[in-house]
Formats: sequence, structure tokens, C-alpha cells
Amino acid sequence: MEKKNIRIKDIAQLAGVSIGTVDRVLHNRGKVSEEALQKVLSTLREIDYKPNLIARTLGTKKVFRIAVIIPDPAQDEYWAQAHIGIRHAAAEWDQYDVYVETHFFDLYHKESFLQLTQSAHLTKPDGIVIAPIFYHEALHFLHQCQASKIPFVIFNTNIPEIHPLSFIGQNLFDSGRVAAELMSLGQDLPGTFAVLHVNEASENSIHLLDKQRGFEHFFKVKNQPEFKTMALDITETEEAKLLKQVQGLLKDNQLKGIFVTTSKGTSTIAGILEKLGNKDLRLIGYDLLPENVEHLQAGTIDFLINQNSKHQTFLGIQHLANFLFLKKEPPARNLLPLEIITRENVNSYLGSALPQT
Amino acid sequence: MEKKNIRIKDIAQLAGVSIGTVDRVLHNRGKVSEEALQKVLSTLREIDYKPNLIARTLGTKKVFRIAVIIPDPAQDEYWAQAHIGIRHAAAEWDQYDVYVETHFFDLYHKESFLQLTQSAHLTKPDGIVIAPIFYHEALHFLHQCQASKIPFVIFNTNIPEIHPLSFIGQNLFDSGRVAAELMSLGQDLPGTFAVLHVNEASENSIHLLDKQRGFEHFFKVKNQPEFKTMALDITETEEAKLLKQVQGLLKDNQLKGIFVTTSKGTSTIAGILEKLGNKDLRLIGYDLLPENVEHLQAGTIDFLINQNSKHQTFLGIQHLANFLFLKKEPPARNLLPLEIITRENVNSYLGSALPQT
DNA sequence: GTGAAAGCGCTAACAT
DNA sequence: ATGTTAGCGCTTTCAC
Repeated sequence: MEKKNIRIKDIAQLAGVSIGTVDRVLHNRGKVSEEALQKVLSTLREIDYKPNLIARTLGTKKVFRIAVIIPDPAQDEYWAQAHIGIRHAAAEWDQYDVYVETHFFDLYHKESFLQLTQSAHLTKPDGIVIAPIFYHEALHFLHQCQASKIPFVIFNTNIPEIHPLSFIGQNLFDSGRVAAELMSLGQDLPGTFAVLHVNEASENSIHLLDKQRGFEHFFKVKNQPEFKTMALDITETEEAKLLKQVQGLLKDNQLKGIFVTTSKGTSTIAGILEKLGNKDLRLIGYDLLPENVEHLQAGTIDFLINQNSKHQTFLGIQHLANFLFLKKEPPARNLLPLEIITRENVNSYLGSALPQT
Repeated sequence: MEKKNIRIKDIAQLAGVSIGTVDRVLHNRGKVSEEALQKVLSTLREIDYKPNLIARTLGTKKVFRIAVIIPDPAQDEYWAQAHIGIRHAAAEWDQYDVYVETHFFDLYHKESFLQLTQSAHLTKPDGIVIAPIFYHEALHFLHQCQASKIPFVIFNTNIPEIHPLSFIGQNLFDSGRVAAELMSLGQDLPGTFAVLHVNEASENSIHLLDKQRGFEHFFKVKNQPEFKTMALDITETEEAKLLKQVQGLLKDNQLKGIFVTTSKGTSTIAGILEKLGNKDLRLIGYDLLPENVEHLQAGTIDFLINQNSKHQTFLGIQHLANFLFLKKEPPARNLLPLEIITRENVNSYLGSALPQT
């Protein structure tokens, strides 16, 4: 309680060397004689030295640049939220000379992604936070980063085989299971549930399949064959044709609910159902986008699962900045909880979007 | 990008005074002539000075002591979780000479609380984090703290009229509404729902009523008179008698579900229902206590609303320490989201109990 | 290889 | 009332 923390000065004293030498062995930089090394190491073994991270940062004048690579926020509200998280984190760090540079690519064109990663790489950032939407291109780019020793944090969609410094996201399979659970609750047998991948670029839909598989898995495990699921890719963007497609679905009078696997698609489908005056179907989708929240409150959407892209990016930068600045190892995987949002608890989520740090 | 942050030295230069003077006006300590004051204030107005909080802490050698006052963790798993959050926060801060001293009172004896607050007060802490379980005694104590200028953070149960530095908790009324929503989902009319306040000390039950009122409010608003609610205080601790009481409830064959307003009570009731072989009733309760999680996974409990006492205490200390150490004002109210936990998403919550900071 | 010393931005004690 | 200065614990530079 009264004992002050051990300082590197103390270690120097105990080991009978100068603080410069201690610093050198602590960070193994510069040259140290075998003898001095042993002396320092042995005293380090005896005491519990915890460096004062705060002081550390003062002494250094290094500035860090973090490159963030995400889809254009203007294209999609989900990514607009992600951008908010980035700006929050950036604001927190820029007074400590950790600068965040954002690079936006076109969500629907992998060439744009490819190009952007290359130009981002040329800026020689100290670290990268990236949403690796396009698998192959991302894989290639991240190998580049490994070669040039640039640490990177992945969020939203994982590429486990690349071993990022940290991955931030959700278990999408489980996410589908949660949707299925909420879908089936209190529903009468028999019934059909539709899984809709509403997505202009089928490119992205690889990870949407995880959600679908989780959804189907739930019923398999429960052994409820009277509940059927059917999946459908919807890449249609034209309003009228879309409406037709949904009307086709509704012909099945066993249809009890729809699970939409994308955040943007959620409000699209909700809008159509409202137009068709259909309020009985249970509708489950993703994310607290303003439009979705409206439909939730209107009663068209029953549940939203929150992927919290804002928080994901915030944490991504937080982890990377702490790693660069304070040498704090982040968790290899930071799986966010599968938050269930309803009409009654949505307000409690809207207020406290970002954790206080 | 290249411009370094503004330092107090820069301000001094611009205002044509010494850094000592600038420091004095920034913290209005010591004496400053009107003229110097104006010079500094006007340059401050022109530039955007953000103090380097990291450097600030280095220069000061003050040690802070935070007193935390909570029920004995040994008495109740909910408070054991709270204690975990405290230890986490304490570990983070003790290298910066912010020390946390915990004081445990007896959850069932207000005298114990009274006594403990007094002895805690005698230790002259620099700040207090408290769960004000016993309203009147807490009110009195907190007035004392105000008189002796000790800042305090309240969590778990609010006492708004005392204006704490910060309150951390949930909206209990809304929490009841969420429970009602989950309770009624997909249930056939007509039906009865029981609200059980399972609580050895009815003392604490004042705030449980908020949950009940929220629960009832939901049905009132929905205008569903075929759904009836009935509330019951259960202070019984004897296993056999308790079982009798629940059996009595079950006689009502319109009973569709039970809402338990306490975390400990949740597993108690779940245990009884399991013993009675009743799996059809919908059971909703509170918190991710190990026993509750077991019953959730077993299927007896359908939903848990997470009050996250661990996070509450963690944030409480975090806010107070940041306030003392870095002079960061915390939010006056920090309402945590009303997390809905089910069989399918519980794992995603168990992993990531505490946010990374 | 090693030690000594300057300095990071700020606070606090000391002169004036 | 105001300016100057010595640290805080660490990094970094510069002599030896």
C-alpha cells in the first residue's frame, strides 16, 4: 500500500548497473555484455517489475499512423455506423500522436478494394484495421502486410488462417441459432421460415451462409421437422421486382416468419411487408440502423440482432493503438455478445452505444 | 498531422506570461492578476488546448483511496459478481497509486450497513462507490459525504435526489416491460402471469416494484385484458414451504409464466419448477449467475435479463478513478442496456463479460 | 558496451 | 502575484 512501484532506477541500483543498461535489456535493444545481462535478468526475476506505461509514452516522440480500410460509409448505413466508431476512437488518440487515416473502398467492386489496399500499403502505416470483405484480395493484401511487418486487426468477417493481431466480431453461426430460437418461440406447428440473403453483391454472401447454417442447425438439433426453413438469395435492387419476389413467398400460407441476414436488407423487407400490409409474419433481422429501429418500433420487425459495427471498429482501433502505443497485447479473438433487440429494450441500447473507457 | 499538440508552454508564450501563471488559471489555484488572467483566457479562447492527461499524472505524487461499499459477496452470487468487477478495476489502477478498499455489509441487516458506512467514512477516502441498498441509511450517509466533500458514485439502485457524481444501473421499469414483452410473445389468450419478488429482506423490495410496474404497464398499454398479472412477495426461505407456495400458484391452470424479479430468486424458482417437473411455464428472471445459466441451458428458464453487476461496479470505479486521477467528468447517469439472454446467446455473453479498455 | 544527461508535458515547491 | 525550477519514470542521444 505504501510501497511505491518499482522503477527501472531501482532495478539498476539492485543490479549495480546504469538505468541505460536496464532499459537495453528490458527491450533488448543496443548491446549489453553477458555479465550485465545476467545481473539484470536475475534481479528482474526476484522482483515484479511492471513498467509505468504512462511514463513510457511521455519519453517517446514517435507518432503512429493507423490505416483503416472499410467500405464507403455513404453506400451503406451499417458502414456509416462503423465510421462513427472509427471517428470516436480517432478523437481519443490523436492527442497522443496516434493518427487514424481512413480509406474507403467501393462495397460492390473488388477492384476498388484491391486498388485501395495497395495505395494504403504505400503510405507505410504502423498498423492496419480492416474489414476484409473480399476474401481473396484481402488474403493477398494481409500477406503483404505480414511480409512488411505491419500489424493488422481484422473486424466484421474473420480470416482465421491469417492470424491477425486481433479479430473483432461475432460468431455468425451462433447468431443464426439465436435468430432461429427467437423465430420459433411460441409458434404453432407446422410452419415455414424463410432465410433471405438480401445483398446486391453476392460476393459478400459467403459469411451470410454461416448465419443460415446456424439457423437451420437450431431446428435440426431440436428435432422439429414440422418447422421447415428455406433460403433465398435476393440480389434484386428494383423495388417492383423485389415486391413481386416477396409476394411470391407469402403465397405459402405456412410461412411463419422471415429471417433477413443483412442489415440493409432488413429494412428493405420490412418496408415491403408494411406496404403489403402484412404484420403477422415474424421478422428478424440485423442491426440498430435508424430505419430498422423505426420498423422495430412500428411493430413490423420483431427482433434485431445487433452486430454493433460502431463498437467493432472502436475496439479495433483501441486494440491496435494500445498495442502500438503501450505494447499491450490485445486478445486474439474478441467476440462481441449477440445482442437481442426488441421494441422494449431498444432505447436502452440507443443511449449507450459506446462503452466509456 | 505534423503539428504537435498545444502545450501549456505554448499558451504561456502566446499570452506572454509564464507557464506557472497558465497553470494557475487553468486550475484556478493560487493568485493571478486580472490582467494576466484575461491574457491567458483570451489565448485559450483562440486555441483548442487539450491537456495531456498522461503527462499530468506523472507530475503528481498523490495517492488516491477509493472506498467501495457493497453487500458481502459470500451472501449472494449477484454480489460476488459485483466483487469480481471491483477487483478487475482495482488491479488496473493500483499501479497508478489509486487504491480500492472494499467494505462488506450484511445484506440482511441495515444496522450492519449503518455501522459500515460510518467506519468507512472514518478512513477518509478520496471517493466512494456504493450500492445504497438501505435507502434511509444511505441517504444519511451520502449527505455526510457531501458535507465532507467526498465524491461518490452510486450503482445498482439509484437515489436521484442526492445527485451522485454518477449513477450506474438500469432502468428497472423498462426492465419489467422487457420481461412482459418476452413473456407474452406467442402466448395464447387468455392467461395469467405471476410476478414473484423472492427476497428474504423485504427491505430491498422497493426497487423491485419498479420492475413489477413496468411489467404491468406493458399489458396496460397493449390493451390486452385477457392477460392478467398477479404479484406476490415471497420471503420464505424454507424449502418445503416455498415449494408449497409455488404449488399453490400452479393450481391456476391459466398460469402461463412466472417473472422473478431477483437474481437469486430466479434459480430458486427454477429449481422448484424442475422438482415439480414443470417445463411448460415460461420463466423469466435476472442475471447470469452460474446457477441461472444452468437452468437456462436445461430449459427451465427461458430468458434472463442481465443486470451485469460485474460491469456496473467496474464502471463505477472506472468513472470515479478517472474523475479523481484525470479529472474526467463521468456521465451523471450511465444506464446499461437491458440485455436479453437466451439459451442460444448465453455463451457469447459469458466469454466477454468485461469490456476491454 | 556503458553511463550520464536531456527532455517528454505537466505539477508543485521555491524564489522573487 | 509571477517566474523559475526540480522532479515524475521512462526513452533517447551522446559521450566515453
